[in-house]
Amino acid sequence: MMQVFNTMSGKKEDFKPQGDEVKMYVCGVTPYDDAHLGHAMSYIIFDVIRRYLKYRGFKVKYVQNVTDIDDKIIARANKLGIPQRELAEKFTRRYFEDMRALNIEEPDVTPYATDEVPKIIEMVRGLIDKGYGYEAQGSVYFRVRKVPDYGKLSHRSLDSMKAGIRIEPGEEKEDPMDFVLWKASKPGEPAWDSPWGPGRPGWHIECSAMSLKYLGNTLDIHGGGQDLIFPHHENEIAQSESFTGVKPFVRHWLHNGMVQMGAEKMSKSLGNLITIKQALQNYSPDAIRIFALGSHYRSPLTYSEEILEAAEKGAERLRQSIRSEERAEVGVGVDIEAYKKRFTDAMDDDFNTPKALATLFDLARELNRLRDMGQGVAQGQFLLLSLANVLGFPLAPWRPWEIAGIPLDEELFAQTSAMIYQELGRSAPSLENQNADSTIDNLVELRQELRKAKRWKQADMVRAKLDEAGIALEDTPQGTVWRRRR
RNA sequence: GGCGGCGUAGCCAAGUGGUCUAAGGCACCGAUCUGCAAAAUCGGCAUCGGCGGUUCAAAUCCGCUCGCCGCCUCCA
Repeated sequence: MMQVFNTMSGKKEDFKPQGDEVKMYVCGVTPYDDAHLGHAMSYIIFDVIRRYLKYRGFKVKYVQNVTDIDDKIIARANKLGIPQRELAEKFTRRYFEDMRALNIEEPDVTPYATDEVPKIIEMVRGLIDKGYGYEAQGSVYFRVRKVPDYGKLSHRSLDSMKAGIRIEPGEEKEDPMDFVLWKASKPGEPAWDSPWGPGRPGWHIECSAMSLKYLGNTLDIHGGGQDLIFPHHENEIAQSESFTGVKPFVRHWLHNGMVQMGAEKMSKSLGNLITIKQALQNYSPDAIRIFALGSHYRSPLTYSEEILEAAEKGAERLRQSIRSEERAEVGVGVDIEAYKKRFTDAMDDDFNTPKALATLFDLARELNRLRDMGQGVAQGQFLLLSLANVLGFPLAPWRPWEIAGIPLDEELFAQTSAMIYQELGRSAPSLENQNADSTIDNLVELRQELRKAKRWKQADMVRAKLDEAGIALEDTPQGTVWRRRR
């Protein structure tokens, strides 16, 4: 039985979805800037949870929204002098590029807030009818005092929150804790017609409306970063349960820890962030995944280059062990069931990815050992690959940089080649119609000749020059192979 | 101030009463392999922030203490 930590109860619980299909909703992005490693962590985690559920035999319907209208988008668009829609579309596109690069599976449904205005208006109206919402000067607010169990997710009471609230001047709320369902628009702002005049959805309502529409009154899993617990998710509960009259809105609340920069949380507002695009320039998707999965998802994770470097080395280790080699011999193989059980036991325990990863590393070592002994390891490699896939690792078996989408620098290798031939006092072959790949192949071949002639110094020079250019050579019984070094 | 969490080897990080003289990754040291390397393999490398309790038994429970972080306002 899978155990899952539920923020609501504060403890691990048996995972019990309502039916065969797990209904999963994860809060998406507000696209006004590039996504950063904090987003990467969160979406990798939920990607893994989704993949694991499927591995465990569940069907999963995964919905993740895009909040393409909100104050931040308007503010940023105004600052840049472009339409809000253009800004949102640009960063939505860039967000999905990042997700693809990180091998995060696409949601089954991606609702956009601006497409769901009718559903949102229907919900706001319903909340007013039931006495939970009230209109004030073109905006509609949610009457928090009317929900006796308000605060149950974040474990705080309305009274304890009273201290330290500030009331924005000009707000028309009955209670300072009331939050906006529908926000009247100022002139010039994007607006939709509504029974209360032109306006736009409040921040929390769109998630309620979309999850309700696409997944029904009760979700099995609702996920997001810990920073969303209050007020966002608390308010979602209040709205949704008040509107549908069905409890619970969510059976299992899952929240991931924050990525920290040094001592502080990485966040857009603090501006202390590394974007996913920046990270991908230096590290492979596998490395970023190891970074995210190397500690438990509920713990905070501190970014540092050292950690990413270490993760990259680890990723390389996994890649190396699944790299194919022709072996006639079949060998005794590994205890597939034992590894599967270790992996499953770890993941069943509230998605203990560090433990699951450790299993993969142990398997990798055993495969390497068997291979060193001359045994065929294809079966074990297949197991490693399939378990790694549950954790979402692309683990491209060879030439991983192709996956990262970073091409080899042809100019650099042309220069390297010329330098080497010059050093050897030979005339360089024509590089017409040569790409970096074949240039390197030629140099490797050249070095082989030199080795055969036992001209070690010269052979080593070739290797050293290639190394400088970022290419590592390995002499194996099957011949010399090269790979891009980071 | 309220709520929540953390402190395990040089670094990252599992483990939450006995199988822990503590998993895994990175780094480092030694060995094997190699023309030399690289990769790989083998071996080495911690007593769990501090103090005091509970217990036959604690990293794991309780108390105190020191240090750190998140949320309470937009945020994955």
